[in-house]
Order: sequence, then C-alpha cells, then structure tokens
Amino acid sequence: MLKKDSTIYDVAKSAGISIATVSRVLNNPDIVSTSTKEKVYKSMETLGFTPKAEARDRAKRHIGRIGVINPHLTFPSFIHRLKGITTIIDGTSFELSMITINNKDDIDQYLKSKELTHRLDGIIVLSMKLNRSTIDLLKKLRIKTVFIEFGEEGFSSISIDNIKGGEIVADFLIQKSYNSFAVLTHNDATDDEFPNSMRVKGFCNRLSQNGYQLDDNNILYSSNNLKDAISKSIDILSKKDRPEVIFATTDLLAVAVIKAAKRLNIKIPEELGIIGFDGTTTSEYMDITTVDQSLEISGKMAAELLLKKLKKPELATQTTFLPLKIVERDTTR
Amino acid sequence: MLKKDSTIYDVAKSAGISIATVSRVLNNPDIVSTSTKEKVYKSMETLGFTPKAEARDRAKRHIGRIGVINPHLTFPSFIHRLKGITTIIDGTSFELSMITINNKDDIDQYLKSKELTHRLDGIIVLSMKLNRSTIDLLKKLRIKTVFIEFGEEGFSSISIDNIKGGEIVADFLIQKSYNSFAVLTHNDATDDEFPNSMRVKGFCNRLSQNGYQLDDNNILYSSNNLKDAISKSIDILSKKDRPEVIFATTDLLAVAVIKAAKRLNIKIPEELGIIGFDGTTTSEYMDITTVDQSLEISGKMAAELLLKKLKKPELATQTTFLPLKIVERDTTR
DNA sequence: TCCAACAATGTAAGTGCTTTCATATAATTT
DNA sequence: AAATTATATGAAAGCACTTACATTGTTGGA
Repeated sequence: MLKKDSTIYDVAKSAGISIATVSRVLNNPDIVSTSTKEKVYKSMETLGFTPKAEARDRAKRHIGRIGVINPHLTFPSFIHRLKGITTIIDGTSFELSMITINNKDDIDQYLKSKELTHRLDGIIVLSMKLNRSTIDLLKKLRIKTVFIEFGEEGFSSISIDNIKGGEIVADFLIQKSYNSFAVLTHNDATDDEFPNSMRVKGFCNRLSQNGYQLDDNNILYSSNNLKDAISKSIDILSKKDRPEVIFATTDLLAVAVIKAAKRLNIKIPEELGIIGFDGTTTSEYMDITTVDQSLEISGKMAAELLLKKLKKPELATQTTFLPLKIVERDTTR
Repeated sequence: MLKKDSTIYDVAKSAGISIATVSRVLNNPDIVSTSTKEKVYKSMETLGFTPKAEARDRAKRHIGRIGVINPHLTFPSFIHRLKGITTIIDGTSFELSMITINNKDDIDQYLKSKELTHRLDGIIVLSMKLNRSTIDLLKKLRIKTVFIEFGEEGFSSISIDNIKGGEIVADFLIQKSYNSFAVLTHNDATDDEFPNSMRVKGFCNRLSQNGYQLDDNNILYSSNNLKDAISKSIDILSKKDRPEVIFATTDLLAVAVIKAAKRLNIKIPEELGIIGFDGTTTSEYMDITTVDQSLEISGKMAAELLLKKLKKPELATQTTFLPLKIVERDTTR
C-alpha cells in the first residue's frame, strides 16, 4: 500500500481552508485564529502530515539559521562570546547552529560537502585560525562570514590588538612601580600569530623600551589545564628571585597563579601582584586585575554585523578592533 | 562580485542554454552532449553554483539535528551542561540547534512549527519547567525528548534529588559542628517545585530534625544578579547575631557571600563558613566548598540518552538521578 | 534519396511551500 | 452610527528545480 505523503493541500482541504493559512500556522502561528489553528492541527494529525523540507527551502528566501564554528567549548572566553551572540540572535528569527570543529582540516571537507552551504545563511567563526584553503572556499562559495578574534582579509571581523594589550599591561605595571616581572602564558603562544604570543610580545617590547629586562626563563608556558598551570606557577614562585608581579595572559592562568600563591602562602597583592587578561566573569568573581577585552560585546557585534550583511549583502566588510581596558581590582597593589 | 546565490538560471544564461539542460547535466548527464556539459561545468565553476535541493538532500541523509531548548544563557550551570552535551554530540553526525526560549508560553507554538518545519530529530530541554500543554504536545507529536533538571512523566530525564542535596548540606555542616545557619537562595525558590527551594526545604528539615532552629528571616532571597546577591549577603552578615555558616544554594551566590565577607573584613573560614551548590568551575577556581552535582555529566548523559533513543525508539524511558557529593574546600572549617 | 530512429535541446507544466497583496469581517474610536 | 483600524483569511505570484512533451537536426539503412 503506497500512501502518498500528504501535503498542505490535503491539510487545507481537510480543514476546509486555504493552503496559505496552513502555511501560516506552520510559520507564523500568531496571526492565525486559535480555532483555525486547532482545525489545522487536527487535520495534520489525522493525515500524518510532514512538510517537505526541500519545498520549504525552495520557497523560502532564507533558511533562518546561522552557524557558529568553534573549537571545542573549553575556554571561558568562548562562553562569553557565545553568550553575546545568543543575546543578539535570540531577538531575531534566526536560530543558532553550533558547529564544533576539532580538526581544522575537517572543516574544508565540511564546507565542500555542501552540507553547510545551503543550510546556513551565514557563519560566525569563533576564535579559529582557518586554513588558507578554507578561506578560499568561503570566498568562492560566497558564504557570509564574520570572524571573531582572527581577522581575515576580505571578511568582516571583530578582534583586539593583542600586542597593544601586552603593552598596556606593561605600562600599567610599570606605573605601579613593579620592578621584576614574569609571564605565564599558553603553549600556543609559540605560534607567532596567536593572541597569547602577541600579548607576550607587546609586553616584553614595552618592558624593554622602558629599560626592564625580562629573562626568557621568566616566561612560562602552560597547557590549557589548571593543574599544569598551577605547577608552572609554583615553579616561578618558588625561585629565590621570585618576580614581584606576574602577567597571566589569560584569566584562567591568573587563577592558577593565585592558587599557587595560596599554596605557597604568598600574600596577594602585598607580596605578589597578578594581572590577567580577558575580563571574564571569573576575574570579576575573584577580584582579579585584568585587561577587559569586551568578550561578550565581541559576540554581539559579530552577530549584528552578520545580520546586517545578510540583510544588505552589498555592505562593505568591516574590521573592528575592540577597545582594551585595564580593570583594576585586588590582585595588584 | 555577485551577491545573490546563483541558480541554474544564472548558469543557463552564462552557458547560453536553457535551464532544462543545466538540470539535466546535474541529474542525467548521459543524455547531454559533451560540449554542452563542458560549457555548463565551466559556468557552474565560475559562478560558484551549488544546487540547493541537492545540498539539502545530502544534508538530510547525513546529518540530523537535535535542539537544545534553554532559557537565556545566563546561569553558569547551563554552560557546564551545554558543554557536556556538545562533547557527546560532536562525535556524531548530529548538529546542535540552540533554541532559546524567553517566554514559556511561546514554546507550544514554537515547537509545533519548529518541529514540523525544521525537522528536529530530538530535543534536550535544559533546566526548564514546561507547561502541561507543552508536555502533552511533545507526547502527541512523539518528539524524542530528554529533560535535564526537571523530570517529566513519560520522558527520560537526568536530574538530582534537590531535597537530599539540602539534607546533605545540613548533615555536613552539623558534623562540622556549626551552630547557627543562614541561607542565601534565589527568588524562584518561592516556587515549591524549583531546585533552589527544594534545597532549602531539605536543608531546613534536616536541621530541625537535629534540633536546630532556622529562623525565616535567616533565609534570604536574591535575584540572579551578583550585585543584589552581595547586598543581601551584607544584610545577613551585618546582623549582630551573624550566623556561623551560610548555605548558598548556588555557587554564584556563594561568590556573592565571599565578596560580602571580604568587604566586611570577615575571615573565611575562620569567622564564617560558606558552602555553595553545583560544583561549577567557579567553585573550583575559588576553592569554595560545594555540593557537586555533576553538571557536565548531566549534559553528557542527556545527549547519550537521546542519541540512544533516536537509534532505538522502542527503548524505555529512563530517569536518572545523578549522585551528589560534598566537595570540601577552603570555605568551611 | 527518403524516411525511420535517434540524439540534443528547448518549452512549459508541474512540485509543495512561502509570502505579498487584497478583501471581508470584527473591533475600536469618534 | 459612521469612520477608522485590526484581524483573519484567500488568491495568486513567486521560489529553484524536475520532467513530460515537443521540436529540431542528424544519421543510417532501404
């Protein structure tokens, strides 16, 4: 027994109304009277109606979905940005699709396989440096894309000047008359283009511009893992010539330093200064002096930019650098 | 630079032939002459053309979509759960759609249309108590759904025994020989069914079972907002008969208490004990004694359960209560 | 050489659904 | 009660394709 799939025409006939109204209860139920809606639902139920997605996609001018491409959800900064994105998207008719990419090489495949191409109206790339080939692909497929944290030629992006961030920190600490320094940063910082390493670079440069010397073995590298970061912190703090202040290039790393100091019974900020970076809620909760980089706002702006671009595709791409601001709290004197 | 996605019309025009032929090279290339095919391929290439229906078809075959319904992304606990969900979903051919619901009454319409039109394969409801009508709807439409935090008759769910959670806290504090208590909790706790209020209830009951009296005005209610929570905390702590220990029914509230204590120069844990609830990373960072409710695991389990159910719809629903465990850290003596 | 058979393409009628526009009815305001 | 404004609906024009049917030009065998 071949049962033909029922269509909205069937539903409409069965409910004694026009297909337009059936379509409306699907897409815009608010404007349909309750009684009509009831009839329609009943008809759909008895007919076992399922809308054909293909037809729908065809008829619709947009899909109504924007994708967020992100590495695995571990860094606190992602959360803040994601939150910013959702606050904007929630107000619209778009829904968010989270696309978590573990392996950067997978993404080409993903894009190319067209899974993405026409199921998404646009993309926000969160904190990922994509391969050249991926970028080319995005351009070729003309997928509206906004980047957060890593700008890309030819695309709109929201990012910060990480070098300047490092400089600001140096200026601040010098002005606070700290005299000896150390840095705790992430492994990825070995890669020259990564935010952490740029922060370190800016910091060191400005320091030496001011006549301070930062010994290379006062720059510690930790993985993205509290335990490791704590043990690295303990390493620095246990030295006989312990630095007066530590610049943690991430709030999470600052937490590690605090924990290490606590364990070693070092008083903050009296005996040790700590400054983080990011301005996460964690830094707020723990009263950590940090550099606020408006994480949530970056998410908001990216979402707004994408939305605008979707509405007016001819809009020029725009690169925004968010302001950086020292937030002085209790971990510096 | 074209803005609009190209269609077979564009390709046809560019190749100087009819759309039918373009369609044929897509669907039935054998019957098209080689030279025409060449032209078509070339045009498709330069236009970056992707047939929409095909993409959708392929997509449909390969990748399913599961929706996460959540209130607005503000509570830290959501994040942990979401993270758990993503770690599971990431390994599969499903993608996550975030559906943020602000108004619980909207959700009925939303589900009706979204489920039908966007074809969700399954749903995870995060920390929301749905209306009766919504529940009925889910059942009627036979949508595979797993609930986190609020169990629902007839659906699989992952939750905890909040009353027991309160009891555990009471037991722990009594065993630590604290003698006077206060509670800081959320406004929603006035609703009897909500986690926070159940924690309070369990706490109070166990306390009185052990002969301790908890005065009603030692139960403070705060909104979900640090400032407010801090000021409420200050209220308690400023009393002449300040309690020895405060049970904050949420880690975030515990943070507020800590900040208040700091401001009033009250030493923790010597002069004041604090215990939180949830086991967020914040509690870990700040060394707050808390009740770990395996937030991330709850997300993982929910996702796994849903996936299993999707694979084998005949599977029985299952209700899981996650274990609760006191994590003793530095805010209790 | 003529005609059947075929190959290559175009024309246009669907496909199931969305959405704009117009209309009829109901609810407010005056 | 008339005039204005909302609300609920239908008619019909898309949307991006597919496909049945028609047309034209070739080919090959008698």
